Parts: sequence; structure tokens; C-alpha cells
Amino acid sequence: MNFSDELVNWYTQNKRDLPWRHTTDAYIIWLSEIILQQTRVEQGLPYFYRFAETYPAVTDFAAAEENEILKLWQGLGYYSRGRNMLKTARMVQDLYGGKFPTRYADLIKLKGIGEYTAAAIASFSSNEAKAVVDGNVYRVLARYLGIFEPINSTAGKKLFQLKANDFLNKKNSALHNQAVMEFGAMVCKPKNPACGICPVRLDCYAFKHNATTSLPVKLKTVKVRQRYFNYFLYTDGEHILMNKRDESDIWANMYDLPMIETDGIAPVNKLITHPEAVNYFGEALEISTISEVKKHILTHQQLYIRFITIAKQPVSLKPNWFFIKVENLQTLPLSKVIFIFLDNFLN
DNA sequence: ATCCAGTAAC
DNA sequence: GTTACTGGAT
Repeated sequence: MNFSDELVNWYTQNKRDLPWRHTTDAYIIWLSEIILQQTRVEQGLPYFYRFAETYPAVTDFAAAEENEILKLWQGLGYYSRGRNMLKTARMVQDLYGGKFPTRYADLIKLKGIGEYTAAAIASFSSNEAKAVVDGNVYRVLARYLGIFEPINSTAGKKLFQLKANDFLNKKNSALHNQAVMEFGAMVCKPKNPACGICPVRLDCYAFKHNATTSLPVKLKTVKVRQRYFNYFLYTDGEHILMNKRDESDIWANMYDLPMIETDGIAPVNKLITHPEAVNYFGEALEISTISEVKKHILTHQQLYIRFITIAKQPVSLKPNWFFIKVENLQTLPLSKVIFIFLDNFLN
């Protein structure tokens, strides 16, 4: 048996029973693939069920409002995935009459669908002969073939795509692609790979050279930016003053609280006299409580966040500030930090 | 602290 | 071509 046959054989006997593996409906496969980008199955599964039930067809998805989508997406991270899904659902509605495309060439034009996802949907839904290259495939190929080219270099990406194309079983790309990825996730794992049960270990470079821990090679990433967010909470008991974030920063279009960003951890007296604070909350800003500065880590940013509850109503409001009824808070899409803070504050 | 089922924006 | 996006597990 060749590499592909071995892995397909392993897959048919050992695959996990996942809901999107029972369908060739491109819409359902798209839903699962976007949710699973950069996300583990266990974490994505409840979101998949929620979306599939709320929007049984792409037509239903296309009719949704962005806030609804972001709300359902809340807690999953990489929120642009949710916003891009809505754009894509509407494109499918307009361009393809609500029938989700199954060909790579059509899929790659849609928002949020890159090379990996286009190949995945095309092969799973219509068996088109496109090889997927995701983190699992990088790892399996790097180890099996002994490729030391970094997977996040331009040369590396080209090389791995080439090798993946070579190995692809073009007669049954759906089975082949799923087999390689599932094998990567379950056996050829990042840490502690289960080489003992691997059907191709005798031909595997990394197994033969005891090199699984050093493959794949990945270039080290960049430094993180430090940011300091001072959040202001004002409530009249019934409403909370919320801010809708703009398009250009983290948590785009989601809600948080009125905030002043400073260059460092600002002393409280500095904060009170900060021009923005004076502008919005007046000269005599009355602070009720002030929280510790807590660190919140994102990929390229470390956020130092502090919450300040204020006693007096602001004297002027930014255009994207809204008084939200406490009972309507649960309809707003919130980032993890904000959700946790408000949850604690209100309960 | 580091790693992970990618894509879009710059 | 390079960099920015999340949250959770380890």
C-alpha cells in the first residue's frame, strides 16, 4: 500500500464520528470548516450545532444581521471569520441563487475562504481533486518526508503544496484529504505523536531519525505590542453605557465600554485629568470603584485592562456610545474580557 | 510562555 | 512579502 492508501485505511477504521462527516452539503461543510479554522474540534463543535440549527440553509444565514452572527460567534475568537461568513452567505445568495458552490475556482473568490478552505469544501462536497494543506498536513509531510523548510516561509508553503499534490489520491480526494488531516490530529500529533501505532512509521523520516520533536520547522514570530485600556463603566441602574467598536481594530464591530487608551499604566489622577476623560465625563469625574490592571493576551498584543466605574452621567457622548438596557446586554456581541467583567459585575 | 484545523489586509 | 487576528490547552 502507498502512503495515501495506508492513511485512508487507518482513517476508515479510526475516524471520529463528527456531524459534518455525514454530509456532502457544501453549506454545512463550509460552516464546519470556517468554525474549525485555528480552532479545536471540541471547542468548535457546540458552535457548529448552534449555527447549523439557527441557519439550516445558506439562505437563512444570508438573511441574518451581523450582530446576530457575532453574538452566536461570541467566545470563539477571530471574529472576522463571522463577519466574513455573512458576506459570503450574501454573495452565495446573490451570485448563485442560494446554492453553495462546490468548485474550487468559485469557492476561492468568496470572503474568508482561502486555499485550504476552498480545497477542503471542493473535495469534501464534490470530490474535486484538490489537495488540502493545513497545519496537520504540514506536520505529517514534514515528518514523513524529512522536510526542514520552514512551513511559514514562502518557499516552504510552495514546497508543501507541491508535495501534497503529489501524494493526493485524485480518484478520491475527499477521503484522502480527510484521512491525512485526521491522522495528523490523532496520531501524528504536535506533541507526543503516537508513532507506535503509525501505519507508515517504517518509511517515515522523522521516526527513523528520531526527529519528530524538531519537525515541522517553523520560523519564530514577531514581538507583541503592549496596549493599555482604561474602561469606564457607567450605569443608571437600568442601563449600561456601551461602545460599539469600529472596523479597524481588534474586536471589530463588537461592543465594549467607553475607553481611554493610554501609553502606559496611567496613575488615577492622570486619568481623571486626561483630555478625553474631561471631554466626556466632565471636570469632576467621580470614581466609584477602580479595578486592578489585568493582563489579557492576544497573538500580537498584550492588553493591560482596568475597569473604572463612575458615579456621574457623562456630559457628552461619542456617536458610537449607546445606553443599553441591562436585560438587552445578552444580545450584544462581546469579547471575552468584557463579557467576563460584565458577568461578574452584574451577578 | 508556547502551540494550534488560515485568511485578509497592508 | 509580512503582519494582525482569539481563546484554550498544556
